[in-house]
Amino acid sequence: MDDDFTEAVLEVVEQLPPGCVATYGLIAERLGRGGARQVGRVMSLEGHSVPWWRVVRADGSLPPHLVVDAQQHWRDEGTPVRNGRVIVKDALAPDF
DNA sequence: CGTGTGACTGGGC
DNA sequence: GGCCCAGCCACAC
Repeated sequence: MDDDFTEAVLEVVEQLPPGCVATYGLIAERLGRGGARQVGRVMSLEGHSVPWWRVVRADGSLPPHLVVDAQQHWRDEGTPVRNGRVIVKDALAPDF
């Protein structure tokens, strides 16, 4: 991992407690750099090694190809979900 | 160096 | 609730 930004994003995601989530934009603001899209780019590249299902969009949804797998993890961890979307206001990690 | 693109977001209809 | 659009930032061509 040579890029600080990439490392920082993965760090935050790994620290998200089970049953909790964070949004792309929130993570980007916490890092104070780049933007929501940059966080998304990192997830597409290195997200495979972190609990990516705990990172969702501002509206609590996720792209179709990921929602399928994510739903199973959410149900397994007891993450508040409704209609295939996480209830961000309830599942948002305590640190945020 | 200009253009297109994406695991995004907020505002408007 | 949904869809569409403009703004956003880094990266590949």
